[in-house]
Amino acid sequence: MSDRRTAILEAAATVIARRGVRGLRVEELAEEAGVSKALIYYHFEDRTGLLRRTLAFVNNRAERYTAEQAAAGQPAAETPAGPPLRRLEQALLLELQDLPHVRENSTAWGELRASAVFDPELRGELALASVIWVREVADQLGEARPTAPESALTASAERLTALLEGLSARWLSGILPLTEARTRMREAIGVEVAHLAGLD
Amino acid sequence: MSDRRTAILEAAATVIARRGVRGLRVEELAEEAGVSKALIYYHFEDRTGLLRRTLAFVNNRAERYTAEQAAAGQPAAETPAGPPLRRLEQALLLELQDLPHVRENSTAWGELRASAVFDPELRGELALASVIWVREVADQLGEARPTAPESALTASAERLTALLEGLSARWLSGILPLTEARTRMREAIGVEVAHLAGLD
DNA sequence: GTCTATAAAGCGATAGAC
DNA sequence: GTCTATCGCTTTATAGAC
Repeated sequence: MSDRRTAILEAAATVIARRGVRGLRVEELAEEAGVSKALIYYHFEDRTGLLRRTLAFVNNRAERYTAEQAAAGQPAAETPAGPPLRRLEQALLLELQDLPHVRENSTAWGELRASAVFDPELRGELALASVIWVREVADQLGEARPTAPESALTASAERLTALLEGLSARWLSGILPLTEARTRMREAIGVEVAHLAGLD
Repeated sequence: MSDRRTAILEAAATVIARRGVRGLRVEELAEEAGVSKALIYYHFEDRTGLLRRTLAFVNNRAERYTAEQAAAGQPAAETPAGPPLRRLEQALLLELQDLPHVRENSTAWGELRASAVFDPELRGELALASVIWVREVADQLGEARPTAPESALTASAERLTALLEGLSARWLSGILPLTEARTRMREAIGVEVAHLAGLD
C-alpha cells in the first residue's frame, strides 16, 4: 500500500476521533493529511468507501497493538500458569486508557459501530472484528479455567467484550470517569472467573 | 404542549431511528410529520434545539413505559418477596425487544450517547438519565439481596446497565442476534446476583 | 499521482402570503 | 399557525492541467 494512502487513513482515524464519522469532512481530512481533496477521491471510491477502509485500518491497528501488548506481557519464553488472568486483564484494560492512539482507536471504533446501525455496508467488518475479539478473550479465559466448558467461556467472553464497549462508550461520552470504568472492568473479570470456577 | 409539536417530536424519534441523529434531515422530518419545513422552525429554535427536545422526549417516553411495565409486574397491591429478580430481569430485558417503539427508543438513545462524545451540550441529559437508570437497577438488586453493601449494589448496577448498552449496540448494529443478547443479559443478572450473595 | 478550479447537489434557515 | 418559495452557505465529487 502506498505511503500516501496510509497517510490518508491515519489522518482519517485522527479526524474521526476529533469530529466523529458524521462530522468528517473531506476537506478537513485533506488538510490533516496534507494533501488535496482530489487526491482522496483518487485513492478511494467515495466518502463511504473511505470510511469502510478506515474501519478496516483501525481494526488492524488495534490488533497490532494488542499483539504487541501480549508479547510484552511474556517477559521470557515461558508461559507460567500464574499470570493468565493478568494478561486477560491487561488486554481488556488496554482499551480503557487515556493515551492518544488508544483514545483515537476507541473513538473511531465506537463511531463505526454507531454508524453501522444505519449503514449495513459497514457491518461485515464490524462483525469480523467482534468475533476475533470474543475468540481471544474466550481463549484467555480458557487458560485461566481449563475445565470450564467451551460454551460458557464464549458466553463469558461475549459479556466481557460487550461490557467493555459499554464502559468505553460511557467514558468517551463523559458520563463515567476513566478510573471507574477501569474498576468496573476489573471487577467484572473477577465476577466472571468466579462464575466459571463455580461451574466445576 | 400543542398536538403539532408533539407530532413533530414523535416523527423526529422515528426518523432518528431510521437515519440516525446525524442523518436526520429537516426535510425528511417534515414529510414524516406531514408538515412543512417552516413549521418545524416555527416550533423549534433550530436543528440543534430540535434534537435536544427530541432526546428529552425520548427519555420521558422510556421512563413512561418502564413505569408502566413496573406497574404491570405488580398484579395486586402487594409486593411479595418472591419476584424481585423477575422484575429486575423484565426491566433490563425491556430494552432488548424488537418492538417499534422500543427499537426507536434504543436507537435514539444509542445515537444520543454517540453524539455526546463530540457534543458536550448533550451530556447533561445523558448523565442524568444514566444516574437514574443505575439507581433503579441498584434498588432492585437491593430488594433481591438486602444484606449486600450499597457500594456493591451500585457497582453491580453500573456493570449491568453498561452491559445492556453494549448488548443493545451490538444488536442494533446487526452483529449479535436479539435472542443471544437477551440470553447474555439474563446470564449476567444471575452472575451478578450470585456475586452479591457471595459477599455475605 | 497530485494539484487547482469548478460543477452539482444538499441542506439549514428565512421571507412573506394567507 | 401554517404554507410556498427561495436564499445562501456548505460539502461532495469531478474535469482537466501538470
